[in-house]
Amino acid sequence: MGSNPKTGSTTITDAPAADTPKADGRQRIVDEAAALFLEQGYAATTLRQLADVVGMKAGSLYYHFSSKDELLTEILQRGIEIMQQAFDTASAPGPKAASGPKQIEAHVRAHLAALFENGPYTATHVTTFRTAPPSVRTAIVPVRDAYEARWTALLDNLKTEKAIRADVDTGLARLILFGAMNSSIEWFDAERGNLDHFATQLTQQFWSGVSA
Amino acid sequence: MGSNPKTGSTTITDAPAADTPKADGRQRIVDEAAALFLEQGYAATTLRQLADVVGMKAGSLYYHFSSKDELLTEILQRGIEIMQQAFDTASAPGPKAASGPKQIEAHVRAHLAALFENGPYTATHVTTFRTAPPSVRTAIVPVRDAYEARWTALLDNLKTEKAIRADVDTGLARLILFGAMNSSIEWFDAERGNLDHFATQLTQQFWSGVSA
DNA sequence: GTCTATACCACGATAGAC
DNA sequence: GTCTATCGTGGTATAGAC
Repeated sequence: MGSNPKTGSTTITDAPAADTPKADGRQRIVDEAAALFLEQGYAATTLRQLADVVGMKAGSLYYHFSSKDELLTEILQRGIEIMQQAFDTASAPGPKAASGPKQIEAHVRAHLAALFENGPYTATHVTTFRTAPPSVRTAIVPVRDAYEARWTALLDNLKTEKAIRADVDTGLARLILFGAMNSSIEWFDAERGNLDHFATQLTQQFWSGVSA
Repeated sequence: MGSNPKTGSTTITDAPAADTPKADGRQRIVDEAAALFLEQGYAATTLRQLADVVGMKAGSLYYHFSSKDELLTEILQRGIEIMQQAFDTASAPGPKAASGPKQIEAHVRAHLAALFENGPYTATHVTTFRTAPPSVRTAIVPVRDAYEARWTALLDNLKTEKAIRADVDTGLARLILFGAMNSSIEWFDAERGNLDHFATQLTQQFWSGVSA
């Protein structure tokens, strides 16, 4: 695993990094499908288009997958798994216990890494889940809940330790933080932007606000 | 216009409220289309389905619109107009000048009202813009920029007045705030939730963070 | 494991009657 | 202003050769 010296967070390398040479076979198909779904949306992406990008004919895709929905389900699932692994890695205790904001920052960094540094799966999950076909959505819900529970526990702990104010609704705070992080898909340029800096700024603002 | 005693923000009533009896004719079509696009996405919504909901045959829609894209363009445009009007109404000076956080709160309340209290246009804009057909997107970009500029000016002013810290990147702060507000589409229930309370909490967290 | 060929259907859009 | 009827296209998915 590629470890990041600045934040101590890690990159999950059994997921393709953004600059990894393209995989082949089945994995290649899923990679390209996720990228297309992210860019155009699920419904707007056709299997002929996917086959084109991968370099095969549309019918051949069905050797690997039994339906377009199955392909989406696999991508959404993988998207959450990547987030979860990133979260758990960021939770691994270092030599000394980190302070409240440092804990948050590590997990924010991990979440952003899942969005931008481990292939399009997580970003595709975030952007396509809401309008995914109902059957696909229900299959994914439990895994989502498990991830959200990790964050809720983290924030609740900090509140119990009185690092977070008593009047803060941690459930709402989590939703606000998720919204701030996930919406960066719409504007953050992974090629040009500095993810560590972004994670620091975002955490700082979540923790202390903007007021003088 | 329906004025809100608590925040002083107003509801734009030439847009249909959520509980307004359904309009008829052309307006009805646009209303239902926006609702369907919001729920299912643009590409996944078919004109036959829209015609069904409206109570006519698919071909008849073309008396009112020349293409599906035109319908979307009109909805996205209207979505921004509603946001802009809400913003400007919230900017109208009261008897006494409001403090920094109160100014923010008034505009947050206005933005949320546009998302949840003035029909599905604004919410549809937020959810479908990113994956809209390129020709539709480029037609809308200038109007979006104008709205974003209003927020940038608001935050920059507060920074100049030293109500916002000097080290805050107002451009980033705006993106974070937008992300937090807009993502509430995914979870806020307009029927059950209290929008004033939500606006207060969100502003409080944006302004002061969560730290003890 | 990928190909060709194609079935079957629903899509957006048009034409002309009423 | 809405209907019926239909056109042309392109969608997902399947069958069988290679």
